[in-house]
Amino acid sequence: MTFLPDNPLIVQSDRTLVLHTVRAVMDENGRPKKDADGRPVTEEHPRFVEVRDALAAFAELEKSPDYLHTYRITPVSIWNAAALGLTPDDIEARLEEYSCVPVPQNVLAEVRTWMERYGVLRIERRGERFELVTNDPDALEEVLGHKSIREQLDVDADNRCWLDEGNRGSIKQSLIKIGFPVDDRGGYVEGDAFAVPLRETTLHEQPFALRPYQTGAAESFYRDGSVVGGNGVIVLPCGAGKTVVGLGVMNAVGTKTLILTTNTVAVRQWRDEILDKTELTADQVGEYTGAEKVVAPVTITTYQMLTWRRSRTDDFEHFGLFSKENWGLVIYDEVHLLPAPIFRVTAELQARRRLGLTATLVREDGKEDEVFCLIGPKRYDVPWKVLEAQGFIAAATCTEVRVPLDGSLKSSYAHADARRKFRVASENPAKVDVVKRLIAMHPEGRILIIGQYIHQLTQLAKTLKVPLITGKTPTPDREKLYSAFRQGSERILMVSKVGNFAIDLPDANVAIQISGTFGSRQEEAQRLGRILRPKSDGSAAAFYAVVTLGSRDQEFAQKRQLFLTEQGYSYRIIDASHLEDVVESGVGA
DNA sequence: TAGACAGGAA
DNA sequence: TGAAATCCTGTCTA
Repeated sequence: MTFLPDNPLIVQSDRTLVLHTVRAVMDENGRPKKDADGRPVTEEHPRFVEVRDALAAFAELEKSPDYLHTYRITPVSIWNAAALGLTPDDIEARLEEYSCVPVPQNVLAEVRTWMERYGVLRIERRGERFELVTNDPDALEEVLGHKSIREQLDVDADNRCWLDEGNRGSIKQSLIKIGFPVDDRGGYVEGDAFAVPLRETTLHEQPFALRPYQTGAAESFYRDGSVVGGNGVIVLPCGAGKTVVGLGVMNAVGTKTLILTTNTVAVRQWRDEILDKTELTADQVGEYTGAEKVVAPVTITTYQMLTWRRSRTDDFEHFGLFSKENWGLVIYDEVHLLPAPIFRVTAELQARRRLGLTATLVREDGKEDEVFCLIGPKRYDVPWKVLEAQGFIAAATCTEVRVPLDGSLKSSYAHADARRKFRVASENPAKVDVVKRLIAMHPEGRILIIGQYIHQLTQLAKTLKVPLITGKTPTPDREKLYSAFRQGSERILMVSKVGNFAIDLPDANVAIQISGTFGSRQEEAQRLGRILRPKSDGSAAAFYAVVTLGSRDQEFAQKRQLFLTEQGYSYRIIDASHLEDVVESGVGA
C-alpha cells in the first residue's frame, strides 16, 4: 500500500478523521512560498472537495474550523451507509485512498464489526408471531445476556426467540442501544387500498411531473413487488419539494395515508399540494387539527395534536386517530423534530409503512438511533450542492461577519456567567451598524433579517424602521407583511424564531442572521433554505451570520455551520471593518 | 356559531 | 446552558 504524503486525510485510531482543507503552495525551488509579510501561502487542497463528498456517506462532520475539518465515524453513520448499500470494503478503500498516513487497523476492524452487525439479527414473520433470527449463535448469546432484552423475548426450548407485534418496536429500540440494529423483515399490514393518481397538469394549469431525483427518492422507498424498503427516511434540501416526494410515495403505495406535520400551516400546505397535484377531491383529504377534525382516506394532523393530553397523568386523547382508519402509510414530515411520545406510538406501529422526510437528519438531542430503528434507515439523500448544480436551488455564498464587543460591554461580558455570556455577545449593539452596512451593500436585495431575541429585534426594527414579525404578530398582520414583501413594497423584513417554522415566509435573496439558537445545525440550514429558491436571473443568494468576535456567540456559530459545511458550503469569514472590500470583490448581488 | 384570547404543556 | 414559538382546549363575547 502506498500512502501519498500529499493526501489530505488523517485517520486516527479514535475514529476521528481529520481533513486538510488547504495545503502550502511551493515556490519553484520546492520550498514553501511566502507572501510579502513572510507568511506561508496556501491554496485549497486539490482533493478536498472529492474527499469531503466521499466522507459524507459514512461519517459525520464534527468541527470545521478554517484549515482542519474533523469528522467522526459513529455506529449510526455506518449503519445508514450500510443501508444505502456501502460495504466495509468500500469504506476501507476510501480511507486508504485519501489518507496520508497508514489507516489504523482498529478503525477498519470497528467499521467492519458495526457494518456486519447491521442485519446480523433479523425479525421475520411466522404466522401471527415474529421470530428474532440470526445465523450467528454468538450474537444471539450476547443479546440474550442482556436482561432487559431477554425479558421482552419468549425463548422456547429450542432456543428460538419469539416476539409479538406489540413489542416489535421496543425490542428494536433495546437492541440498537447495545449496538445491534435489527433488519426488520416482518413485513407490513397492507392497509386499505386507496389510489392517489397524480395529475399531469395541476389545478393551477401548470405542467406537473416528478423531477428525476424525486422519482429516485420515491422509488428508493418503495418499489411495487420489492420486499426491500417500505420504511425509512428521505433527506432532501429545503425547497427541493419534499411534499412532492411524499405524493410520489403515496401514489406508489396506494393506500390510506396519515400525514404528521409540525404545525397547522404545514397541514394546510400539504392539503393544498395534494389537491393541486393529485386527482383527490377535497372530501378525500381531511384536516385533523384544533380547528377541524376530519378523518378522510388521506388525513393530515400535527405532532402536537397527537401528543396532547389534559394533564401529565392523563392519556393522549387523540391517539385513537391511528386506529380510526386502516392506514397503509404514515408520513412523518420534518422527521428530525419527532417528539419523544411519537417515538413511543411509532414503536407500536411497526407494521405500517413509514416514511420520514427531512432536510437535515441531525438531531441536537442525539436521538438519531431512535429515528434509525423506529422509522428506518436513510434511503435517499441528495446533497445540496448537487441540486444547486442542476439549478433546482440557487447558489449561495455564506459569510460570517465578526464584530468586536466594545469597551463597557467587554467587562459585562467578562463578568457574566456562562449562560449570560452567550446572550450578551448575541445582543452586541455593534451588530446594528454591520446590518446597516450590509443593507446598503444590497440596494436591490430582498432582505430577511433573522434573530432570536425579541428585545434585540424590536430595537433594531425601530432603528432601521423596518417591520418585524414575531410569534405575537397576529396571523392577518403577518399575511399583510408577507404579501407586501412578496410584491416588493417592503424590501426588508425582520423575523424572530417564527421564521424557523413559517413555511409561508416569502422568498428573499439576502438573509442576515443576527442571533440564533445555541448550536442548532438544522436551524442554520432552515435559514439558508429561505433564500435558495432559484432566482429568475440565475443570480446567487447571500447569507450573512453576524457574530461577536472571540465570544461564545462565535463558538456556537461554528457549531451551527457544521451541517452546511458538510454539504459543501464554505463560510467566508471577514472582520466587520473589511466588509465592503470583500463584498466588492465579488460576494454580493 | 365564529372569532378572540387565556392557560397549560413540552 | 435559555428564550421563544407552537399547539390544543375551553371560555367568553357578540
